Amino acid sequence: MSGRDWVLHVDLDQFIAAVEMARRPELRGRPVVVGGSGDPTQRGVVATASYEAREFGIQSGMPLRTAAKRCPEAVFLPSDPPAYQRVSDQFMATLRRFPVVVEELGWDEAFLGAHIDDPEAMAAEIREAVRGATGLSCSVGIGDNKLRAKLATGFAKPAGTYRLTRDNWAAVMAERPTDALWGIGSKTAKRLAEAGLLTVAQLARADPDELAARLGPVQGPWYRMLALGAGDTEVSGAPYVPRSRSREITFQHDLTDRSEIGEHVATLARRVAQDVATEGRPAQRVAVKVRYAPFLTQTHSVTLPTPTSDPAEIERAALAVLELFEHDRPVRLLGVRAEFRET
DNA sequence: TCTGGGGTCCTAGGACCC
DNA sequence: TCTGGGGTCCTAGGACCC
Repeated sequence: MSGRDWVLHVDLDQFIAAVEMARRPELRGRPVVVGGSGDPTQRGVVATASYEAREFGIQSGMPLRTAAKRCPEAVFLPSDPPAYQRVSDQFMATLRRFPVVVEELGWDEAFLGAHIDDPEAMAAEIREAVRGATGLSCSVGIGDNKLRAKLATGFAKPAGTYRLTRDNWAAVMAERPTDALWGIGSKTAKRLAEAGLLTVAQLARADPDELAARLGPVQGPWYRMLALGAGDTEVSGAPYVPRSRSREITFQHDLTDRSEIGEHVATLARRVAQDVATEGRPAQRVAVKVRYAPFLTQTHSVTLPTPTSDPAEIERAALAVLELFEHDRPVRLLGVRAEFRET
């Protein structure tokens, strides 16, 4: 068999905003912001902003209130997860028509493992097929491992293809800040900067032992490997096996009434129990999360005496865990999580 | 910047056991 | 008994990602 192994990363452009614009063409070309209830005066954050909205400095994760200040004329829409799931299913089915292994990575992106001669040609075919099936544009990163393919997609956007391999890694990445790497965020970038490591090239040259001492025995040396462009080459087609299922809710107004808090936890626990039943594996642990005003978050959890899928037992466990909290402050968020046994 | 909801993985301390 | 060292489980928190 000719060809060599490639990892392709395919990512839909401005996914959620694009789904909304596809069904409401009059929104095309306008700044569109999707998130929360769609009411920018309420608590909530931006799920996706259209490219036009991004021109105003609006980004994913930004509070809707802030987005409205930056662009009052933007169109604000509520999030509609079932609609996005339907498009996601079409997208993944389209990818699976190609002679590749598909590993899903969320709603709007996937890694493809392919043994081919011409990855750019396949990328072009994929972009065409995805547009035909969903009406949406996507971008394709081509790499010799997952890290490089994923980062390549960032350079491919929008509606393009980019190849990032061992051959051009240093030329493309060396002078970029460390948080350009997938897996290094603002906190780690700051800690690295305190060690004098600002760029990818500096991190690649750093002493692994010193990184281990500063950032943890596994994490420290791993960050250096990221800077060298090292990554997983194995694309897995195995079905996704969740480690946990959770439900949480942020209240529009903080809760102070103890019995009201208990009722919400019971409701969340029953929804989690439904998800556990759907999963078909018993829960091993139950955790409760409480976010107090202004933004202090605590969790408590228990290992169940016996793993169970029984809704009454999961609810009882969640309410018992709730007793471990102090209940001395207004509550802005409650969450319940069930964890499954490993492997 | 007054900060959603759903996940994953790593770290670290203490308990407990041999 | 002034007390070693390793392994494993439990729990809480942090960082990151989409």
